[in-house]
Amino acid sequence: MIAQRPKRLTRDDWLAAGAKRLAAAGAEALKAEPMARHMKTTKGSFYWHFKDVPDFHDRILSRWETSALADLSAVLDGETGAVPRLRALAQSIAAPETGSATESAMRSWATTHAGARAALARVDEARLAALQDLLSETGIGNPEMARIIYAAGIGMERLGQTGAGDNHGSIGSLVDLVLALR
Amino acid sequence: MIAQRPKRLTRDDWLAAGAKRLAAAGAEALKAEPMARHMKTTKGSFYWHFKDVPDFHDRILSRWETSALADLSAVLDGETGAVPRLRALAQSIAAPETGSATESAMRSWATTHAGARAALARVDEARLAALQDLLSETGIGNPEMARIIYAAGIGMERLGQTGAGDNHGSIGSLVDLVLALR
DNA sequence: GCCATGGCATACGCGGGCGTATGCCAACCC
DNA sequence: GGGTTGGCATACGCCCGCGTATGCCATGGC
Repeated sequence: MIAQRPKRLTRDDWLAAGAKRLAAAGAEALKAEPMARHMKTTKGSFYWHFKDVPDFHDRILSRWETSALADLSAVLDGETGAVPRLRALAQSIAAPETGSATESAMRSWATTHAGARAALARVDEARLAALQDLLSETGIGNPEMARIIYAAGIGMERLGQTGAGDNHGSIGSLVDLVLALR
Repeated sequence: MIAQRPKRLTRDDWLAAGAKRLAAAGAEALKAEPMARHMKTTKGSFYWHFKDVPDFHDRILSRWETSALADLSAVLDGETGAVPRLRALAQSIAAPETGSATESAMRSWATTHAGARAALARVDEARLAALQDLLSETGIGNPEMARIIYAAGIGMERLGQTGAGDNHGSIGSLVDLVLALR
């Protein structure tokens, strides 16, 4: 139980709650009145902080993109050396500690929402580029390999939702397989 | 332009149209009144053929599951020998000729709809088992490898939506990588 | 302590999807 | 060729989400 008192909400409170709802219930939950009910307030507050529903959506997407790119940097900075970084990055894609549900909801949203599709494409691009750079450093120039690892990562993130399986181990094995090409 | 005349619709006409709409516009489009408008009829017809909207959804899911499992058999029957079958199966997962958009919409739907999640889990299970069997036949017993190939396949299906890349070639390279383990 | 704003509550009208009820018409049936 | 049934059309009442308008109250500035 935390702060039961914040009678006054900030715009970021709304965006943070929106991000949680997105992860928990999908993009369909990001509507003004349901959100207001969830926040135990009224939509008067919603329309004070946001122009309209699309505005809310855009800001949530922008927030997510920023944090996803920051997480990417954090993962890379958490290790030294190309191979350890490669492993850490692959793991974080296959099973992100914070945000597996969020990531999944974003991919779902992207199939119908143009803004989500664009934001996700930029994040995918950045991660793929990072993978490719690390592989190059270890002497693997073939760009197909980065694509294989990234695709396997996001695929496992989805398989992890239903069928129980060891993504952590599997993605590690794949990295081994690729590194054996040196 | 085909049959402009079918003034009388069958239940399967509705389901076929629903499958198309699902692929084109996502599960949100599978509502009674929008569907009726799309079919140039009224919801009187809809509620004649279906008890309610969930009933419509369930039948669409059931139809998709059946056809996905049939496609799986067809792909396997289209080749002889474990390795050719393995390649054909991997290709069909990464870039299904008919139904890349459908498959994507199903995965999106599965994040919020329990029935879709269950149907997709059964299909995933069947494909994964088929992959594993084929790998066993070629002498690769490690079940992680099937998981890696399948995850890469569904991941590439998603990457193909936005970033242009050669899924066909990449998944083939992955199969080569795994087969080199023999 | 007054008042000015910031932050919300309340109350509308609107559109759109749901499900039901009932009416209508075209085909078959004999 | 008159009835019966299958297949839709029309019309209702409902709920829910949108966006706006306006009212209210609690703080902080002076």
